Amino acid sequence: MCQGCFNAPVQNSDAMALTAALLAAAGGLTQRIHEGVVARGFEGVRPAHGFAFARLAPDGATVTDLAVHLGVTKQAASQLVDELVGKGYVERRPHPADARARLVVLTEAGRACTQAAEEAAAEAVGSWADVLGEDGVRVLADGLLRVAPGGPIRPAW
Amino acid sequence: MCQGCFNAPVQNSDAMALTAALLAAAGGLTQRIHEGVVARGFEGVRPAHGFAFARLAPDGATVTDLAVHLGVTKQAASQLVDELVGKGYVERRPHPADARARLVVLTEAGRACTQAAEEAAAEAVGSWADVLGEDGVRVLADGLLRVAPGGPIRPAW
DNA sequence: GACTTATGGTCAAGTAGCTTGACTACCTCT
DNA sequence: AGAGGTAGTCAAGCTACTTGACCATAAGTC
Repeated sequence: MCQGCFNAPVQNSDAMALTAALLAAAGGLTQRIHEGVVARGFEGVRPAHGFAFARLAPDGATVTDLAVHLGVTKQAASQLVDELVGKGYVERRPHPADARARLVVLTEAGRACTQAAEEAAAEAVGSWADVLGEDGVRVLADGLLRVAPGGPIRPAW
Repeated sequence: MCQGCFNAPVQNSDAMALTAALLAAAGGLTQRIHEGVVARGFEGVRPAHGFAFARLAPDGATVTDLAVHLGVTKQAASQLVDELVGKGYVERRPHPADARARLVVLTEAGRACTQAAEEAAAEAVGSWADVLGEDGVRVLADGLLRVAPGGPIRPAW
């Protein structure tokens, strides 16, 4: 097992370089998506909002669901929802099955913003395909999904 | 419902999935490295410090260099250096060629911590090799370096 | 050499996004 | 019914960052 955890590890400096490259790629992509969203006319949104949208997209979610998805406390998630309500991107509805809970759903503006984010993401990733080729991007994405299946979305430092 | 009826935003959701996977991988790796560093007995350090160490490692650097490298203001970088000085990991020396500047260099403890971080990083990446194989990791790293050559290290949201 | 502008660094104050703690309303299990 | 767990919010506090002001030195111009 563990073919080379200790005996033939990847060079240390390689490991650090990989980490830096991962952060750079993730950060750069996030930034470009954000810029694309802003360029499409949605202001006052942060990248974190986009990841919230992704969780809310299909059928809405509760504040607690959001908190788990984003890796923050439910208080923080609730504040984020407050902010999005204020900007008109989401609204709180009574939960159909639990009177304690409230279902947070996207408004029409929220759906539009979500679509803008998806377009911007596709555009940014598309520019990667110019460098790596379609297959290269697929290999990259596949590898990442295998090493970080359900990892924390939120940057941890 | 006909799940093929959407007008082909499949590419879009792929792009979002890739972004999420990148963030998850970067965040997870960073977190594991940090845990490894703490496990080796270095407390009171944050992941950001590790990236500062990486910049300081060869011959030291100025506060402004650090700020650029980390993607923060020089005030923030200066505060980070204050913190590291307080913990004994770095020290400020007069700059040999510029009386305005000060050269921030690693202390012995700082070098030990840097090495611990490299070990932890190699260990974390090694566990990826168990999943992807050594070649898989190499392909991943290579691809990332090509799409994000000098991207921002700091998570931008 | 004197003058002007740019650069390295710090001090001080303010801020955004998060945390912990305390609380209410409601659900669930026995 | 009662006990304990869960969803959500309010309030206060913290931390890592920011902007703005400032000084000392360097570099360019005359």
